[in-house]
Amino acid sequence: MNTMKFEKELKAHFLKGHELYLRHISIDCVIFGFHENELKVLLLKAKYAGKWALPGGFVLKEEYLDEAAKRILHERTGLEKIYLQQFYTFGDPARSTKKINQGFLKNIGTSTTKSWMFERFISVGYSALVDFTKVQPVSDLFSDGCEWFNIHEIPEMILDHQEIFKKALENLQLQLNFQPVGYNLLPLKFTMPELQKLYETILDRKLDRRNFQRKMMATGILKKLKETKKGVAHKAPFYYKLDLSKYKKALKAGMGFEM
Amino acid sequence: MNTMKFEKELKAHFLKGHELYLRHISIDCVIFGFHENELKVLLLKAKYAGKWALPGGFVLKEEYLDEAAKRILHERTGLEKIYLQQFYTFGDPARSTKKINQGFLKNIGTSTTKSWMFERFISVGYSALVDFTKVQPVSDLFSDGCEWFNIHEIPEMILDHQEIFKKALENLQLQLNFQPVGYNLLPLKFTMPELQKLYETILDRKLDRRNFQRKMMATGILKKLKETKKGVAHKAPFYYKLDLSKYKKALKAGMGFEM
DNA sequence: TTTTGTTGCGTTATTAAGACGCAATGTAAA
DNA sequence: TTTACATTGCGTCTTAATAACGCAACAAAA
Repeated sequence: MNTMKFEKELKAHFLKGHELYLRHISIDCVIFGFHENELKVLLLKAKYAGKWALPGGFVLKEEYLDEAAKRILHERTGLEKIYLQQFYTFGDPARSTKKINQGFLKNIGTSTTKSWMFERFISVGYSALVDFTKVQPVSDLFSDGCEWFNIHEIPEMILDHQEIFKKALENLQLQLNFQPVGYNLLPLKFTMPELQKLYETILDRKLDRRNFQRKMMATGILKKLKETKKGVAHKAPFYYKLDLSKYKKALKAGMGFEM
Repeated sequence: MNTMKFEKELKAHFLKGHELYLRHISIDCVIFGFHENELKVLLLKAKYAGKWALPGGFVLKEEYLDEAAKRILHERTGLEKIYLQQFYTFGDPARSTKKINQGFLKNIGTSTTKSWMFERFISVGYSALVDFTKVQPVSDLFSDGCEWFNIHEIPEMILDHQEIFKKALENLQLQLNFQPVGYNLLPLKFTMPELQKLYETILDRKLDRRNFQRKMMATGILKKLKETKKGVAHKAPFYYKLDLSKYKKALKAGMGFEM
């Protein structure tokens, strides 16, 4: 996008965005990915502020909340089908990007002091689990660049995004204990050690290799493939994949399993 | 409140409420109480609509979400300290009380067609656990009367309040499995059979009396009193109460117990 | 005093979780 | 080609938690 067009779009967003979007409502997404045995989060570099931010956006006047989150995620990752869920809503009265955004406008030569963007926002938090290898991150109007960060090396973030991220992580850890959501973070085919690493990383503790395998197979939603991983030193582990039909049945019956 | 004053207040709310409150944001509360071995929910009778509604309200421009929920709950129940938590945010674009509220205005002789109250609302759901015996329900501007309903005999409700209630109940059931929240629904002193009935009612299944008692005592947060329940046929059960200091310690350590 | 229904504490059986042993496997080094 | 090696896959054993059930003590009513 060239600079002229960008400035025009931005100006329109500040001055006329409230005709499209609901006032006071935003959505922030915590996008988790798993790569090289690390749990990562996708962040955007907020322009001018220098700090980082969670991918976010606004809700169209006639749009479902879930739809809005889906749209935002699609724009940032290019993915169509995403495992996505709402986890909490943040409503600190200090949640306003006024300071950040005023710098913005000054920079593009607008002296507007009034904008829906300067008002207080209630933000609905969504968390997403994506297959790292399938994502092609794209930054938005307000950012220049996006990057994956290890969850233990999160940079300074704007507003209460630190808190939002923390809550999303706690939510993920809690959930992993009772529902097999981990698969969403891996490619279609994965080995047992890979799955275990994922669990160990998210739960932040070691698990016994042999008990882990047994418990995973006991859920009955995994299908062992005949194919083994190639090009690996030492014994080649088998590939597994999610047995979708059994998975759906288990969800209906209310799968209960604990790590 | 006399009729004149009521009409004036209501009119002001429709025409000038947006100067006080955030637009598009509301709060709905699912208030649970336990009485005569039944789990109940406090509902308001929506004026003119004929249907029932969850107690709700709006968020002041400089108010925390949690504060707003607390305020709303205080107004409806008279209680100061309430066990309260956010559980989900509802954002169906059809969430508008336009139809309901237009009947309202017509009835008080105002022909306004524009009001912040007619717009779409995103509603943040809060669930509250209260001591039934301490509550004195008070209805609000939009209702004439409030009543406790058994959770299995919920009347027809406005908008998506049925869905909100359902989600709150699921949330409560899920939580009761892992955290000892039940005490909030009982008086300070309670017997073991009373506590068990509460659990059985919420979880909707029978529990073994003897195993239940053992498990409850194993949490270490109950204190057995020397006093027994009087005036009861057959053997008198002991009273128990929550040991607050141990409860707080357990919360910090991250109490994990399962039903 | 006897009957009755419930409570409180106990025991036993069943199941799940956790800890560990060892042979099988496939690559890399000898 | 053979050997060494780190890892995998399946198995056993131990321990802890859960569920199922027995029975005497108790307080009010008959």
